[in-house]
Amino acid sequence: MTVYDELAARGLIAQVTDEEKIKDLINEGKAVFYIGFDPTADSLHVGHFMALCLMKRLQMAGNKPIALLGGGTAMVGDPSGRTDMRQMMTKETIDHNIECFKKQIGRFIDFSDGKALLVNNADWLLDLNYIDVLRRIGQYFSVNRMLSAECYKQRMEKGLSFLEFNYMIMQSYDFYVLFQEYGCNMQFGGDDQWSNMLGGIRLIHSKMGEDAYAMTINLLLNSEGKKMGKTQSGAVWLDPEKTSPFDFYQYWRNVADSDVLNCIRMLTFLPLEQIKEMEDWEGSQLNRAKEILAFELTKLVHGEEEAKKAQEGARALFSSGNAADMPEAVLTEEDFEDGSIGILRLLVKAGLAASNGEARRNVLQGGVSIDGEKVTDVKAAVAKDSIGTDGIVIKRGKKKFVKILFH
RNA sequence: GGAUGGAUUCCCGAGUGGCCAAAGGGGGCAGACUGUAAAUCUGUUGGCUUCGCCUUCGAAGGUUCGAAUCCUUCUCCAUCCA
Repeated sequence: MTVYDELAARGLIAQVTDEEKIKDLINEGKAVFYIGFDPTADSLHVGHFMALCLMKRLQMAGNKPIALLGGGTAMVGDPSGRTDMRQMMTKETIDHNIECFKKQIGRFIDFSDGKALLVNNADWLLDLNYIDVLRRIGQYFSVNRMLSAECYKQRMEKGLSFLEFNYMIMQSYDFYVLFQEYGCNMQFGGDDQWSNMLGGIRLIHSKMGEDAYAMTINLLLNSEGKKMGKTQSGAVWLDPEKTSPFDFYQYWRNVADSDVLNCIRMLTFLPLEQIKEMEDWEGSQLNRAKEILAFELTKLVHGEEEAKKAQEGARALFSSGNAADMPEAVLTEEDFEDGSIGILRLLVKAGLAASNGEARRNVLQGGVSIDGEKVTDVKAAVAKDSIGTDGIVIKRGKKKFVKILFH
């Protein structure tokens, strides 16, 4: 099976500019392609992860990836798919984020022996001269056409600043530069990038009379059409400091039935034949598929050891309510009053409740237990002495556990 | 620059002097049912030392016994005109 066919079979390909040509290029390892990552946060998230996987797949097939860090474009902000304006980021924040991205990308892509490149568009965007740019490339962009681009549609309702309007031009210019400097003939990205990518192709064609190609990958959506990889408290990060391997594992362990196979296909490297078998799984059997999904992804992102720990931890926790590896909260002497701590305060300390009121509600509604014993009295207290060397496990709701320790 | 409309709690959105910690929906949280799923049902959803008190309706002042609601100034946003 060719790379292209595999990508298609996994449901990754959304749009392509020239299917035959692109098949040809990537199947034969002749593509030099780039994917842009705007450093809008200090860690990559699941969306980036998909792009990195794509990079890896294509790299394994002999193509040369260029990871483009958007140190320059991040100064502008991509309006695609957004209803509100991005917050402006300071130069320092962007630089910091770039460093974080670099480290994480290096773990997925092999940059040795020039097998891949890492570039930063700040290197060519920051020093551009306004008039010079307008004269060189401004003439190739039709405002009419830009306005009709899908990515600006939503913003036509809410308002679009000139700053953001220029994002497409920046990205197009990137492609043009990479084409010239590195012979980069293809761009990949999320499907929301389609119009930005076409801008680049058009620019290259106009300026140089040469063809370049673009392909977008489907965004990972759940069955309700929402982007996956987001929780109530924010994105699911790849940085273990921001999203612990355990939480990462749990996120995938808890996806909806209707989304499991889709995720396995699009995100894991499991062979298609194996995935095909899972397609017949039904009902509670899908639980097994979720475990596989969670394990595979945790392994890819955090390594096999962490994945095993997360899996064992989760299994132990949900069967017996105790596990070696789970989030911990450490209490100190001053948390106690007369040798004990109130249950509400304890919940807040453990990070299981945002406020005393919330903790109170949780207790009142029967959602709190300590070492498997339900606590129903909001005035209940835990004695310092009862927290042995192993600590106690406090549980809020069905899935939130924290081990309380005392030093 | 001119005209008009607008800013309400996590989001959308009611409320136009006291009955407003603020309807309704969404989302979240907890419970029941389950498979650590979905759907459904129930409860809950500003904070606190919780039968009471404190802080919230863009910001700052003012009127009033009493303001999310009235007045003044300011900030921001949208639409139309230039």
